[in-house]
Amino acid sequence: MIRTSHRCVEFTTRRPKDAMATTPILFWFRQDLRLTDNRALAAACDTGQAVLPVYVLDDESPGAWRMGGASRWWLHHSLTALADDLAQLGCPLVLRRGAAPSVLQALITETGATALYCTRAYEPWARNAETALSDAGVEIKRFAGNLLFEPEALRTQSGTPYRVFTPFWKACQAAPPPKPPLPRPQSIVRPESIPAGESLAAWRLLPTAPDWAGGLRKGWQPGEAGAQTKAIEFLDGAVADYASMRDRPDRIGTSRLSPHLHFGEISPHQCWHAVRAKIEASPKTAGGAQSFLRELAWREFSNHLLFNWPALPEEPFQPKFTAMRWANDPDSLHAWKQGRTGIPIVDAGMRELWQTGWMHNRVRMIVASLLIKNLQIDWREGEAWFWDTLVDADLANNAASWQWVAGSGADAAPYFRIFNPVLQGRKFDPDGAYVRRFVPELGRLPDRHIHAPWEAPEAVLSEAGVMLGYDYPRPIVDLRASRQRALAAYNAMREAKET
DNA sequence: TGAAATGTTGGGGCG
DNA sequence: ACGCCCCAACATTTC
Repeated sequence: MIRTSHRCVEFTTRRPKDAMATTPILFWFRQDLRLTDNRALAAACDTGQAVLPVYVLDDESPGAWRMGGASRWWLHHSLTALADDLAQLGCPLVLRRGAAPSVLQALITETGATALYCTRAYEPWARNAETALSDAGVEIKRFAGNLLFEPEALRTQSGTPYRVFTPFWKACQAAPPPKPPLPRPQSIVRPESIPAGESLAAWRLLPTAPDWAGGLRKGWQPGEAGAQTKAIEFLDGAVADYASMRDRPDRIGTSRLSPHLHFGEISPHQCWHAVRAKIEASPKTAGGAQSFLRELAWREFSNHLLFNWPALPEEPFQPKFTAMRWANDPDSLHAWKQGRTGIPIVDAGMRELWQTGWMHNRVRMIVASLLIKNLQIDWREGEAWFWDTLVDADLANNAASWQWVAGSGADAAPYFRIFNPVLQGRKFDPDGAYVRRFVPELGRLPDRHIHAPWEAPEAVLSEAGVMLGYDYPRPIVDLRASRQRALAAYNAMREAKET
């Protein structure tokens, strides 16, 4: 567990009044699948009333982005871990399926619960659910917990939401520091009667035939304990050189906390304070640590954008991009998804995604640039694929990041910034170790040719046992020509908007 | 959180 | 010795 310097808060253990003993509080677990530093849960426990924890799998609410395959795999294991942790406190976890507002209202009727406690969420449908419950007369108490700074809290001088990251980041640093984490509740008063729940197995969240989750099991331990392990590994290791190494997919240069943060198995407050403590204890890590906090702030910024522009996942943030004409090219899209574009750094990334449920951030930018710019395919196609295959699939981060690469987002990369995947590969995977790991058929190519096998002499290819078009595809797109095409399309879009 | 084209500079080869 | 050219290296501009 991450050590925090603050004094442990004693939770009240006074006996509930008799009248209240039979009327539990419903605790709605959402994207806060943790017991430690869960302010909403702590507040529920602090009332002294019985607390009934519930999780609702909501594939039905209108406008909801139904959780993708990788997320469902993660959810299964995270809920298992959470249920185990709760069981140690003698507390059940009730599972229900359906549109969250109606499911929760039914549970309130069944149990006679007096109130519903939860941590805020910021997806449009999640906010709608909170409103619907409140409108239905449910006593709903919402707590901050998934963000360091609530979306309403940060405003520009003119009172508008931020659209540019740097001033947003400055505002974060000037704001009152995030609250220190809370310890986990020492006990939870168990309700006298527990309503029936569904079995996790019945939800069929795990893949069966085929079982594609082997690589996921190898790299991840969903749940609060796994999150703490990752955090400790990061603080003991990569954080020191994070500023430079975070761009190196061939190294362990990043925290890999993103799925844990998405599911709320660790709070950003825990991360923030653990990193601050690390800086105190080991000042030489300050550069890397500060750089990590800045990345945490990008997560905040994405949520800030989604909260204030709920259409962010569906519509370009910059209206002029609605005039952009995208290619209808299912073959190229398929090759991109399969990691068979013939461009090694791109294929390595797409295969890493498929095999492990995760992709290094630098490589995410490279594969996204290829899809959007070189292939001229709508960024929403990439967004949808990432949504299905990433264990850290997060509506705010995913939407904001795709729009960032597309150039249509807030404070986005200019459209004419088109990555050259060969140069990116040589710069950030200099000895090709990352490519070799995920594209083993190129493993014997020498370093200087591994990022552009189509430019290698025939003798080098045959020496490495590579026949292009057979063992490994030729590039599906000419990088130079497609770059020119992308720039032309961008100019055409701008002119279309003007006329 | 780019890349490519274009411009500038300065050292060295060479007639 | 001198001027000229070449071109790598770096800087600036453009997309």
